[in-house]
Amino acid sequence: MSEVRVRFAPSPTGFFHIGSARTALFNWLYARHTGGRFILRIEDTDKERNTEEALRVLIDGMRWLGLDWDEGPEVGGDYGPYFQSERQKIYDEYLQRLVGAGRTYEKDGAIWFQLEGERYTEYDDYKKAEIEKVRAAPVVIDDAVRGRVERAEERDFVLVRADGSPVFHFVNVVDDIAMGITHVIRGEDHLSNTSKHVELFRALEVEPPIFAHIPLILKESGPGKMSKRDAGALIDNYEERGFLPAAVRNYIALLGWNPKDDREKLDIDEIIDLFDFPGINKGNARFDERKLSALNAEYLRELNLESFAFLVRPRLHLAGLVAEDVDEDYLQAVLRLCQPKARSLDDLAELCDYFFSDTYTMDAKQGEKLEKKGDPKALLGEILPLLEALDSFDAGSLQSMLEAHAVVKEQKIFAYFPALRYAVSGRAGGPDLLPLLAVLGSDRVLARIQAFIA
RNA sequence: GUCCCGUUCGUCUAGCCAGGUCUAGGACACCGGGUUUUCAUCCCGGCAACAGGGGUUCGAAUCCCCUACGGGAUGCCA
Repeated sequence: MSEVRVRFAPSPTGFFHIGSARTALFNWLYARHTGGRFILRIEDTDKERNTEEALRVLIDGMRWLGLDWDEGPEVGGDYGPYFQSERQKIYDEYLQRLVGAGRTYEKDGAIWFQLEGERYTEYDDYKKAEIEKVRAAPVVIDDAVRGRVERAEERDFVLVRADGSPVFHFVNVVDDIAMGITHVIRGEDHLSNTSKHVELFRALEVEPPIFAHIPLILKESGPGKMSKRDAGALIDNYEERGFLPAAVRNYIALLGWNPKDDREKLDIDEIIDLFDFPGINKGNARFDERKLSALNAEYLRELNLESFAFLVRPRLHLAGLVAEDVDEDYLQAVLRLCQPKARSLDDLAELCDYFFSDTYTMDAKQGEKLEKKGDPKALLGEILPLLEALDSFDAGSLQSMLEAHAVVKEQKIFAYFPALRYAVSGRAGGPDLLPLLAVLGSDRVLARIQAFIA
């Protein structure tokens, strides 16, 4: 059998949304699974959009998700050009074949495709008009996901607009033929269009590819499929918010596909290995950002400290917390404490700002709570001189010092913890206190306690 | 309106093709408990579904039909 050739054929609209990304991913996975080729073809026939910038969004999004293409923009290939705007000659050629076969006619300045079959007119309730229909033989496809699907096309359709530009259905089929596409993996919204496409394949005397129509991603709440405007729909948004591409990729792979066992967190090689049409669901899937976040948090926790620091540094810099030349040892010491607490990269700056700045906010509510339980200033007043006298400011020394003091006061060591934490961080939760103090260092800790007591 | 596709916990899904092992499994979310100085993590437990009706069968989540509901298509958009 010849090599598998699949394609992702987006139109650069300036958005790269999660549904497109999932279609791209499924095509990519199938190519990688079968050892075939993944082709990126740009359907940029709409001249009005800023294709340069829009293309960037698409390409950046693909790269971010790690979906590399074997043929297409920036990499070339033997079946180019890979922009529809540059393939006019090819469309003309194929159009001539249809004209030669007597399957076209002109009407209102446009070129139409003529179906074969008995013609009749009928009132169409949707069009609210009397229109010509054709009793064409039903097209039967053996869809790799949905099985046998039969549908008859009943109206002629436009191939080339009055302004001379070819329409989607036509160029799509021509390009798939010219590029030797063997499998068309696309959203279910194209299932009804497939009868048009198969009619064209037949008229051009080409065996149609194998179709695999994948379920749609429905919006998180409300009716309908996900669109650009829905929350969480855009891929670049996840990049901005500090989601890990591996997590996003893993999550969208699970939207409409699953490995048939109970595993959900899978690395990409496993997904490639397991991915195939029988694992694809028929029913549409509803997007759930909480599940994505949970998966992302899981990936985040598994990162080694160096990688984690690498990802976090620019975000802290952006938040104005660290300089470009931040001390790497200090940064890593902080992150060693904060990484286990992080649920996303996005909230990390908030989580650990007090390590880098003295202008962190004091949580007033927690302050009140603390007051009710005891006198934090008095407690801190007791241990401040001891802290000042400490010659080694590490977790072990802090612990022995506090324990010794607690014994004298007939207290538990933990009696001092909440006040200490609040004074140095302004909040009630966070990393383990003693290591936190050690990393923060005696200068900062003492200054903050003094300020708190004053 | 017509045509096409679908329907298992709130959500993603396993099971369906090859009917019995399903008192329907896992995950997210939620709720409780444990661990922890705290928060997060982690561990334990709980909640919760075969859309409805008819068949076929000794037996149906699984096969067939109908209905309902959901989604899509019906553009000189892609």
